[in-house]
Amino acid sequence: MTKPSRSSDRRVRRVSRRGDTRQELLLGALKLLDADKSLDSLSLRELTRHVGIVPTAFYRHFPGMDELGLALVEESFRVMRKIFAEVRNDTGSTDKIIAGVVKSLVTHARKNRLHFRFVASERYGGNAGVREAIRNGMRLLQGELALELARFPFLQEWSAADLQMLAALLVNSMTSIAEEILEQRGADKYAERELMETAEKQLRLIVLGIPHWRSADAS
Amino acid sequence: MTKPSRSSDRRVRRVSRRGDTRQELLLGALKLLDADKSLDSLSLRELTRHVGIVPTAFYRHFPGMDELGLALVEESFRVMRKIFAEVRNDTGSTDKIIAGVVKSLVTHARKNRLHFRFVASERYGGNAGVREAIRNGMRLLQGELALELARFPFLQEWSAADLQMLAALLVNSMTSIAEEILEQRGADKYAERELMETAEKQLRLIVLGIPHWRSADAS
DNA sequence: TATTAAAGTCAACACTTGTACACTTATATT
DNA sequence: AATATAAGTGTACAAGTGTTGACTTTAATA
Repeated sequence: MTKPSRSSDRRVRRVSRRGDTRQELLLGALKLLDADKSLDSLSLRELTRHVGIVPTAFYRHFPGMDELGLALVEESFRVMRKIFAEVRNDTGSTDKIIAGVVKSLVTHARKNRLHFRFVASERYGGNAGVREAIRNGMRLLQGELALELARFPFLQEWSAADLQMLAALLVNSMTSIAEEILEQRGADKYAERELMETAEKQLRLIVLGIPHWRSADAS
Repeated sequence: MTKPSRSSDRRVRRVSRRGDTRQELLLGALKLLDADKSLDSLSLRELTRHVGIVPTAFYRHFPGMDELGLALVEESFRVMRKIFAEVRNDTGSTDKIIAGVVKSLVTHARKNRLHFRFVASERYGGNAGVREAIRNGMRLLQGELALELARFPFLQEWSAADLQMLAALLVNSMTSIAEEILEQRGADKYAERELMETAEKQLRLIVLGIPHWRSADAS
């Protein structure tokens, strides 16, 4: 009875999802990039050597290094989006929210160090396609943040353009913060605390200006 | 630049370069990096080929690529410092100053595209020594800006730490702006104008918060 | 159980790379 | 005019690179 008249049955449902080599390639690349390299100076052979397969086996998983790079971008932003989603649930005074955001940012940046660092170093570096993809990802995050900001009472009357402007400013600031965190590799607790306080201050300062904002949009 | 008219005799006629070869190496590297490369994927041979000398001649000017990188960082920040010096002479309303700053930033970023782009792409990329050097340069700029900020009447009472915090925020924002400018290579005047307006808004928003700042330094 | 497609191996290729060494040439100083 | 030094040349070599093509192995489905 395994022959229904559906002619479209020829679609092969092979779930050979054993392919963790692909994942190992991605992870291996991230690790090697975390040391002293950039994407386009990472050789295919070095990567496969590190992963433990023969060079040519690489092509079973990616057409080339560029595509691996794009896959890494995708993966990275999937991770980052989760952070933004988490932050959205924060409530309380703006100071509380800011403190929460910074803490969450630091935590996740440390936890997902490899992905963060990859994005940071490829954002304006080497490969043009990767750069473009990261750019898109950032725009997306910024858009989501703008949408989230629109819900705050004191931002109700802001124009869409101004919200995007604010979101961009916040994303840029948070990006800079994250990059600084990644740079101080040693687990210097004191320096980290100081960095977080500076970050909180910066965000608080930005927020302070909001009530006094008067747009000059339709000038 | 001075393409040698290599009408070769039997013997190779060497073209006198009187030590501008070093400059050509630096410039050539910047140009190649502006296309699709990062410093550690730029090969010595490719560079010398592009400049028009034989590979081994490179060593007459630099011990290795790393040192060339450091020289580029130095050169770049020498250029950037000039911009900051120029801005310091601005006077008038804060809005006027901000507009001037943004305009100046855009102008110089375009004019010194290669240096700006080099710094942007190597800031968090590849080579650790270069990264460190750029980090130092940035800290220096930030310090200078903080010093400059201290002169403003409405910042008289700010603590040194808060001034540094503000300077860092401003430098980061300006950096982001510069990087965006460099990214849009096409001379799309409309997009550029929009970008500048967003930048001005961001800086204005930051400044708006200043009068309402109350430090929690000595808590 | 047999088949089949994915995943991995091996050998080979034609290049490119960094650097050492011995040399030639140009320029500036004595 | 002689010479010392800085700058450029040529050759050579061992090591690393991306990619092809023809194979073998493995594991999931028919």
